[in-house]
Amino acid sequence: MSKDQINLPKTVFSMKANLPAKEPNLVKYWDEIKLYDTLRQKAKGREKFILHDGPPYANGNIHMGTALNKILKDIITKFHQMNGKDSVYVPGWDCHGLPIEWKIEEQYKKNKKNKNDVPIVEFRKECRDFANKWIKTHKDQFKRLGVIGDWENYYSTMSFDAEGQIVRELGKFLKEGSLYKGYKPVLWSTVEKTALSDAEVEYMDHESDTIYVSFKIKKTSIKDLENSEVIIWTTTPWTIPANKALAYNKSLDYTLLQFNEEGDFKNRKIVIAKNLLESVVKDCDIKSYKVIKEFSGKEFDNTICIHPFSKIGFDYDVPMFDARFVTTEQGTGIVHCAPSHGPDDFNLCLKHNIKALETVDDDGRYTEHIPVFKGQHIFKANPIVIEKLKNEKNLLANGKLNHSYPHSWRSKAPLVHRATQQWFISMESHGLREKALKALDKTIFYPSKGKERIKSMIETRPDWCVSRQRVWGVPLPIFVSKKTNNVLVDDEVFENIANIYEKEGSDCWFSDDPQRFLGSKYKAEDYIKLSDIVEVWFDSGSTHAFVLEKRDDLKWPASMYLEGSDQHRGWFHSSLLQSCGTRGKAPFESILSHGFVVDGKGLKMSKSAGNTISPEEILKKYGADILRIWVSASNYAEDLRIDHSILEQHADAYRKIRNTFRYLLGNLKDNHSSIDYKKIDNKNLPELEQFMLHKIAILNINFHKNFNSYNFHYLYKELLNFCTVDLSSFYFDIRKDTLYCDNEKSIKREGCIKVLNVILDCLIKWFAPILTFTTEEIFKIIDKDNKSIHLENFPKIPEEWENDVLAKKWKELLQIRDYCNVNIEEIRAQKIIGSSLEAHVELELKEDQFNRYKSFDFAELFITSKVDLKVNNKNKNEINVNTFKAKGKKCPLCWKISEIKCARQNCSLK
RNA sequence: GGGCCGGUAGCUCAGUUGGUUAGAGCACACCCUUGAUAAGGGUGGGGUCGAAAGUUCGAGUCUUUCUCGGCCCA
Repeated sequence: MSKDQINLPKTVFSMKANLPAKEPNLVKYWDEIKLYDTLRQKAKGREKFILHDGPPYANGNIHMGTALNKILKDIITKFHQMNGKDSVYVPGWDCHGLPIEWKIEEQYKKNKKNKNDVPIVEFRKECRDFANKWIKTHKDQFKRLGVIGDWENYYSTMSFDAEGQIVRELGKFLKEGSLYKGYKPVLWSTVEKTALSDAEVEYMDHESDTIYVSFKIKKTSIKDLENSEVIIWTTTPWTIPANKALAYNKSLDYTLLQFNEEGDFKNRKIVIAKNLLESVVKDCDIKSYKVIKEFSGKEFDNTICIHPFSKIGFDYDVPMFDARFVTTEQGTGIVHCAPSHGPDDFNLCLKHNIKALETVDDDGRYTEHIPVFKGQHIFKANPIVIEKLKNEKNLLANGKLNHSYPHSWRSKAPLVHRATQQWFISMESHGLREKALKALDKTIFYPSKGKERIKSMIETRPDWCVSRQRVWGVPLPIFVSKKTNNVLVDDEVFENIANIYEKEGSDCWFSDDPQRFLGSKYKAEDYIKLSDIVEVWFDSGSTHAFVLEKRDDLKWPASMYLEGSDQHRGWFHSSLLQSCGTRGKAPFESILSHGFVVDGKGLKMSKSAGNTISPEEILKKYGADILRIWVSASNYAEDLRIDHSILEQHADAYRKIRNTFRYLLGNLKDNHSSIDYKKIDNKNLPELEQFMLHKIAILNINFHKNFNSYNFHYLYKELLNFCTVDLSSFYFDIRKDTLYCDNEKSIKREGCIKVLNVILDCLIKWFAPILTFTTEEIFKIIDKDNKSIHLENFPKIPEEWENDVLAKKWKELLQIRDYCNVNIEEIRAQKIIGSSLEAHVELELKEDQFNRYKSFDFAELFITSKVDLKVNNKNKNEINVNTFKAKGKKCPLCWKISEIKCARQNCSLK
């Protein structure tokens, strides 16, 4: 019997995928057919779904985290598009900021060029070119992942219109009055009279003066603490005149002790941390004391002290605050805080509404804010401070300490933390914190735990410092009056600056006559023009203003922001604050956050650990569709593990899916006919086909449920299980007989073909957002009229296909099948039979089952040659199975074994 | 060090309000098939639910402690 008498599958769809070679051609194809533009035309007028792209920093090749992020965005965008929305995706890049400045400075160093000799405008141009170069690289890398978006009209934070709009946004804060001038400590060199960045600091040994200072308690809720003093220890005596607060740690225990010995402290009571008692006693050479009381740091709540110089001009309260940075490593367990001279001090004080002042000038001399010491250089102040503390009888002890201390790498001079003028957006003055928290309540979070995470950050964050003393960024559009010291607030000026930037970018701020920005209303000579730039989080936090609002193809607010979970403190956070400050509402309706990519063991990837894996090597070895499966199959709410064995596993799953498609295409001979589902007369199809349509109806419901809740790993798993369990090992296996051996015109075969068409149609669409390349490869085979699977919509499944009565029946039939398979396997193990078609099954059912299924074709279900059906007379409540080797001859056509000629048309059995 | 989140078969994931013997797919082993063939089918093994203590008639599920990991902060 030759094989051409049967209908074997035939398709051009190869079993071997060879994705790394094929995929780049499809990327080119999508460019050629202008897929993105076509999508927009097709979806014109539909409801919009806007996933607003969080801009990656235009620097370096993409890594796994970026790939994950972009693929997830693309999957969601495609889902909404196929679900009937106009799902617009405009990618963007974050371009300003320090990392790029550093890169350019590094290049200068290599070429022995001095940054200070280069005009700012020229330096900025190099930064711009650098960012542009990486945008181009990223773009190609993202496209290679199968991401469809408006690659031609992407946005960037350094575009002229972005720079212009950022000025307008800042103008809104200035006008409102929530953007204010304040002071914040930075590392400062009094020699070079400049702030230094981390990279310019080197740590060297340095000998410091150390002092133990007493602060008298003025108000306390602990009775025993009345008339006692707390002791602090510091290595910078010169900061004592700038002291504004004290810090304790509520989780530490403290000791109150009384001096017995002669001297300044005779009979005085002091407080230090219990664990530091021994070291303080030793360090201060205390000979005789007694412990009066021990208590928890919690009890310091609401304690207020007075300054050790209160009698000589420092007459103000010094409150005590709880702070986690207070430890028992050194000192006394109580830390003195000068908000102008340390980041911890600054943040703690800011949190309690004590603002830092300019206490030291550029040269290192105390300013008029410091009584008594004004004009004194801080590096010469230590002996004076010590002397005065002694005079005031508030110096418990002093000494020297050799420790590691920051120095300027150029002058080698020791550095200090010094409060410099900065610009802040207030969280309180105009209710920004409250507005932001309210906006979060209206935002949907995927996963839901994200809401609490960002809320707790907003609740406790200090005012937003938006100024930076760098050059690669948008200049703060601030003029300060020389006469009044007030900031110039005038919409006309802001608008003028914005318009100029929109035409030529913001470089001109550094090179042009200030009068140009002021217009004719004000005189340049009356104002000081600031040279600070805006911190980059304000840039990217403003994308909603210069992208979502400005572009006609988008909408405000965005439907979704989607980023890694670190962006709760990053872009989600800055966008929220920016938008609530300027518009009173969040720029997003929902936020989806994903975890981090970690290695196969759950450890973070790092070059030094050698456990990294790059998108590039995955694309080369497996292809983008495998990477996209990895994204879909993983639970993004947590960290996502990846290594070669995990990818290998997904590649195996891919092969199963691919073979499912191959079977469908083969049996349809690559001729897929689109079917109007409503016209399928499903009640007249064979029951097995009806059952399959029921399965599709259920799968469709779950598909949409999982998609709407963005549970892609459930969705993917159900699709995969459908392919392997319902199709490959069940429906396809049973229907091979019909498809291969039945007459092409037989009603049964035609019904099956119809269902195969439906399955192919559904699967290719359901898989399209995930298997972006493979589904397109298939679509090109089966549909010559339309250009891309990605232009299609999800199928609409008629409700009538769902048939619970039938499903219940088949559930039982499948249980019977499982039961029989065990028995068949036993006979096979005894080498009585090989293939299941060699089996003759005697099936004894329970009585009620027998009555229900006496006319059911069990041989077809079991794929055996014969099934005899009886009632189990021995035990009417049990199924019993006996399998034998079927008697007769094997039909050369359908391979069934029979003692009579089989019903097949061309059966040659006699 | 602090805040938040997580740890269920080799892997990816399920496990309603605490309730039979903890599930699925893949992988693995064995067998069958050779008309989906570098495919397909069948059967099967595999888990101290991160650890310990507690609450309870009963804990993967609740509480505490510890441990490991991740993000953010310091």
